[in-house]
Amino acid sequence: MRRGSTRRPPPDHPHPPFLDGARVRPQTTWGSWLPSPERVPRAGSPSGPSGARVARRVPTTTLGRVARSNDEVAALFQEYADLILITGGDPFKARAYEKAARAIGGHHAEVRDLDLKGLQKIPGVGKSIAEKVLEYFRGGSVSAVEEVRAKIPAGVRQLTMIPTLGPRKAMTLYEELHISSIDELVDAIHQERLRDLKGFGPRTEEKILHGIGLMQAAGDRVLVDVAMDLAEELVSELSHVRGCLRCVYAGSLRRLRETIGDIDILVAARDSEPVMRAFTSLPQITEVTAHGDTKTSVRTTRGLAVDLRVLPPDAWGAGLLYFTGSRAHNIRIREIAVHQGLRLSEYGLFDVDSGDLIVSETEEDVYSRLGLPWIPPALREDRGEVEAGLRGELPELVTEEDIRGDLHTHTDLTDGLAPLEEMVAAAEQRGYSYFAVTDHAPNLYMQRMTEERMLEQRRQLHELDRRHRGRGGSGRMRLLHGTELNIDPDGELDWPDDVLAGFDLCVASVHSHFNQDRAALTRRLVRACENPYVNVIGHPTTRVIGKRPGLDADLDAVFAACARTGTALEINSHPDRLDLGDEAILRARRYGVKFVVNSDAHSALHLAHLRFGVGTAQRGWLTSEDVINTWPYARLRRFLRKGRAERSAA
DNA sequence: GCCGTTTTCGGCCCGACTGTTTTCAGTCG
Repeated sequence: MRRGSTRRPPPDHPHPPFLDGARVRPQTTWGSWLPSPERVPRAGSPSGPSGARVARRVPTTTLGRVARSNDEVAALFQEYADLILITGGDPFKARAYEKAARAIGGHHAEVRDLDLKGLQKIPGVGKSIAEKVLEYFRGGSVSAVEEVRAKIPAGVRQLTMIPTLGPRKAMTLYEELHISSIDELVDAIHQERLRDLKGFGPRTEEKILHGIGLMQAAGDRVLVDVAMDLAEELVSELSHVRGCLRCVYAGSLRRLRETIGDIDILVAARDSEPVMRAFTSLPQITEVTAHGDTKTSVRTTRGLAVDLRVLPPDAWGAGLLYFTGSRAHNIRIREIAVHQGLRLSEYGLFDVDSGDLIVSETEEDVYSRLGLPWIPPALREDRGEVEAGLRGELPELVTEEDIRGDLHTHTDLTDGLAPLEEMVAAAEQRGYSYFAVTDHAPNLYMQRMTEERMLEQRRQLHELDRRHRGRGGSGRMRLLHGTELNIDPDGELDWPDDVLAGFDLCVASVHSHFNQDRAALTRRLVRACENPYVNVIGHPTTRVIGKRPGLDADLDAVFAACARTGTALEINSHPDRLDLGDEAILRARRYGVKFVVNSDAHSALHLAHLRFGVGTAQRGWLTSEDVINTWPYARLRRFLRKGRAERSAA
């Protein structure tokens, strides 16, 4: 990632610094963005908007990229797998489709470009599934999927998105009570109509309502990667419109919040009409909800709302500042303007008395005239950034370019998709100086890890490391052999100390028993920190955004233990997790804890998730000094060793 | 439906937890 020397984006940079055009992942989110037939794109279908999108390919640019055909196919097979389970079909068949969906989603080549043989080389894809992929790209649909779709309303699959409600219960609700939407389910529970169903009791009702509550608390928001994918597509397409001088996304997406309510896109143009026209005719747009000279609002095929605003080029900076927000940040800087006899709007900074425009062209101009340095979007939450800016004490935020390596990744030895060599090659391509492979350990029984398998992986990894070192030069990448240990309910780990001592680094994470009481959970995490071989606490709260709240542990006690023992806290970059989140990071950094931004990649493509972890780290005000995987290799190794030596002696 | 140093059939991630049951089904990781 060390592509450039810029420590900070230019003040009016059209994109966040971590916009590298890399693929993120198949669509996954919750709430309003639930599976429904129209949301699974159908290739080549002349009637469907998504089909049109597929037919009308737009060249990928450095600014963004179109959705991969792999994601469409992955979504289709995942839907098929769900429907098989709901209809009581062969669970092994469903699993086969699930596995194929994951493998296709994580496959490096576009499945659209593969023939039968090429498709069958993807692990988990045999003749039958390969033929369905071809059928999909030939005719825009797969007959087997259409058949099962015809039997089950899309809403029944929606029901399975509710935590604790699986395919069997969803089907029972549909068959017995004809329930096929979340609203109908809520009504039925309130009417106590579930009471007569076999397998449903009062606790079930309670849990379902709680699950729905979790989803609704997330509101109509989507995960950041889903919004980012769409925003990058739209920006890429609008950037090609004649008369479009600049085009960026703003709003909470530019601030890299973990969930996004709607997408704001800004265009600088002298004449708004051609841009508006091009926008409303984009294939991703299903409905125009408002249409004017400066603003157009639409709904997209993915259910997300998008606002496009066209600004005169000389008002760009003020407009970008205004539409990036947050609202609270804008209020703070407008107050500063008022105190100086100025008025700030999306059109510029004006003198209140004369009404004269003072500045508006760049964000930096506006901030500067108010006596502030340019404030990175990730900080604009009114969490003290304005005061820090006035004092000249804004942090020099960590950037994706600062990251020298990824310290939490998986291979197909456990639940990853890609073999060791492929992961290492992908890491090298990202320009890393070091890279750790951290497959699961034996206590996650489903992963079937054994000491023998682990040692064999270590042997292969050392061999690869020798090969990389042999190349010499500055491009060489060092490989670290690590593991992701499971912290059991007592805080114990998978392997005895003598085995742990053989690893270059150990990540330790909670994977089960989330409902222990607060004291037990706290003790459990603190014990893991105190283990001399544990270098990193992985996804520390174990939350899944919109689905599972974080552990009810005394996080302050855990942060203090991390600081005391030299254990780093992970910022897990997976968009479902982003764990620690920004607020917890802000708390943790006060203890002097070190952090590590990891992808937790289960395929080579997932390595690119790191951008979201870096965004979260920025929102937590972290500098590269705070983040151990920005450090040079030798310093990192000292951190990993030093902790052990000190704690072993203690 | 996939796959194979357990290979063309017969397994497939396996155990725990929860709530509803009274011996187990469903869900989850």
